[in-house]
Amino acid sequence: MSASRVTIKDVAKLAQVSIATVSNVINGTGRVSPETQRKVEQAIGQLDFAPSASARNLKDKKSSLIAVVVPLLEKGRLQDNPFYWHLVRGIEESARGVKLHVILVGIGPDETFSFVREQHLDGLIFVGAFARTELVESMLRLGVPCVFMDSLVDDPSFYQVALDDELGGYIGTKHLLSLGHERIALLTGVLLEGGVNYCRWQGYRRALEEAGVPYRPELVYEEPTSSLGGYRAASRIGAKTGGITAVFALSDMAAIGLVKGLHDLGIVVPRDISVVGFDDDERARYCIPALTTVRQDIVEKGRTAVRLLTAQLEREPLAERRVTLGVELVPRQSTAPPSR
Amino acid sequence: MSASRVTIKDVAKLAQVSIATVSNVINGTGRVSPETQRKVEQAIGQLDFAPSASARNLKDKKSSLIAVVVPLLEKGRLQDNPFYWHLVRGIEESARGVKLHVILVGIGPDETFSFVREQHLDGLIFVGAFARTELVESMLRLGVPCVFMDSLVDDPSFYQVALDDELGGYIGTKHLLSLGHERIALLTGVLLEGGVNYCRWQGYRRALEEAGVPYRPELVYEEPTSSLGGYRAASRIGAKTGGITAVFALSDMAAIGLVKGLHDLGIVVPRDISVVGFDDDERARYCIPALTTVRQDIVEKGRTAVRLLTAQLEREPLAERRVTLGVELVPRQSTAPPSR
DNA sequence: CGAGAAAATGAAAGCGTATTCTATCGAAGG
DNA sequence: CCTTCGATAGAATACGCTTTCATTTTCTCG
Repeated sequence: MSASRVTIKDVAKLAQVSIATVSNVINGTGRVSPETQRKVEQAIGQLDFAPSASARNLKDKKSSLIAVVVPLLEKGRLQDNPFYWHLVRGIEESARGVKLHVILVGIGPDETFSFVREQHLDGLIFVGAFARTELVESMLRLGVPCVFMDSLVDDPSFYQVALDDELGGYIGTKHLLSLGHERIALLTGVLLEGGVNYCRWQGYRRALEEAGVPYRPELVYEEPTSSLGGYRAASRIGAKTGGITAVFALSDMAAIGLVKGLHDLGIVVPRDISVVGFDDDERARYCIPALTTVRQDIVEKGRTAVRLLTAQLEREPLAERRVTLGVELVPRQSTAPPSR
Repeated sequence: MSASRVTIKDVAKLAQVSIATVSNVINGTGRVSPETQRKVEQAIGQLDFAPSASARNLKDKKSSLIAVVVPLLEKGRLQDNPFYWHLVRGIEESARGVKLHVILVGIGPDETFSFVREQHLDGLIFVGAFARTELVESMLRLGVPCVFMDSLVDDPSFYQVALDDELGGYIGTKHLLSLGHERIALLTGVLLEGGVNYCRWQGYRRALEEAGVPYRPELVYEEPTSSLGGYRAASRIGAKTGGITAVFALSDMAAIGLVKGLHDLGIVVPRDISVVGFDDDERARYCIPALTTVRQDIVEKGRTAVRLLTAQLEREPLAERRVTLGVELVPRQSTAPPSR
């Protein structure tokens, strides 16, 4: 079978030095003469030695591991929004740059976070609205660096990366208003106070108010954030009775489903109804018609989270613990002035 | 600051037993009287003790960690195909079920795999065509269980999960043939011998051959597997000169870009040109027109990979080390008989 | 050339767990 | 009542590394 693991001892023996010296060479600590260094390095190369992370972690109480914690849907399923891939790859790319590995973990409503302590995780990135406040608090109490993304918390002592959701809601709505729309429906996921949809909804209201257009609660459609949710909402939104001429969907997924649903009903976008999405998912550009949307840079969001994490790991004081990323309206073909 | 870590010693002291007994209680090993067990469990609960994975790993030379290894694009970027999310979540969901954690790692063309040994990884899932054969071989030599997904290797001793790509290529093409198309273009990513596109291409050829339609190399368009790649191919494919009436795109991403590109050229799908995609990405259903495509279950692919991995970890002999998942044609609205 | 300083190296002690081996205790058997 | 055995509990050790501290070697300069 495979020979037993090569240890620092084997290296020391081969290089005819002590294990402490080998350790020093590896970590660049202490003082080592160039000649010894060379000998050791050669021995390492020859034996193809790789220091055991477990042993090192045991000593240092670190792990070079950070976890991306994503809330689970029903039945232990992870969110199926491919959006998450961009987030995760942004995180992985940055983490790799600072020699951290990323472990992906779905967390259910009644699971324990014991693995965090078991694994000596160096940090956590919580994605999405976390209701499990007791758990989160216990993490913070343990002194494990945490970053919250799109979270509900409003505590300035928390490290957070968020999007200027209110502004996003505002500019999307404003775009439709400036085209001349007044009966603008809002297609949103669940409106949880403090959550992303909630903030966007606030921006929607602000835009309406500024334009002197009355806010009508009956134009707010709360549906699951998915293409299917959007598709299903189409029939209700498209009903002539509402007189709706534009819809602001708070995710591209929902917007795409909506457009499809409207299309299947014979309602043409943007001629009959204008649609604005949110995210600027890659597919938005390739829709027919191409989707006007509010752009956010998800990969950048992931990178920012890692930056906030490493700032904590390295005890860098940060001017602002909460980073709010910008949004941008991307006008395409799914919006047009209302037809008379 | 936070009190120093709770160890098994503290538990032992509180429960007034030895650490060995505590260890036995935790792992269900040895023989422990019910009363002692209760005492220990209470102490664990009281101290909120979580055993150190590092220490355990050091002892056991395990880590309960598996890595999903994804080849990097240029500049350390991870693949941006959201497709990967479904794969990764399939893996995570299954891994969680068997108490394994998933670490995501992008691997570049000249990076070393040292982290695999450093972290004592229990297993690896290689995704995509891996050219780094030396590295892979060194992993196998180390005895680290590996599973290859969509790989180039054709060695039956390797654990692999693949798709019946040849059949996928066949049924997609056959569908178009049966509608009456003859000049069927193939829009593919890079054709690497043994790779997924290559197999699908073989299926395409077989279908043509069976139908007595001559294979024309000039109808094969090798473009990057992306929406942009598809979009760019549109002008060449749509040129009247080719007389192309149908296109089989080997990914939904490319198909969607293609449809958009054709649309922008005033070419209507499926009236002027039929399009078939591959994957059955969620978005395929919500396209306008909804995309006919060859369906594969990516989440299942991830689950299967974990199954193959755990089979190795538990030394279960497996009848077949290579699992080939099926494909299925999903007819939708992007295909129709050719117009005269 | 020798004393003291600086540089290089090595010995040893943990880090927190699993595990083997020994010791103890109570009960069953003679 | 003593022996023997099974059931439990505990002491000791190893896992591979980092790190402090002491020790040895080399260098510098009076």
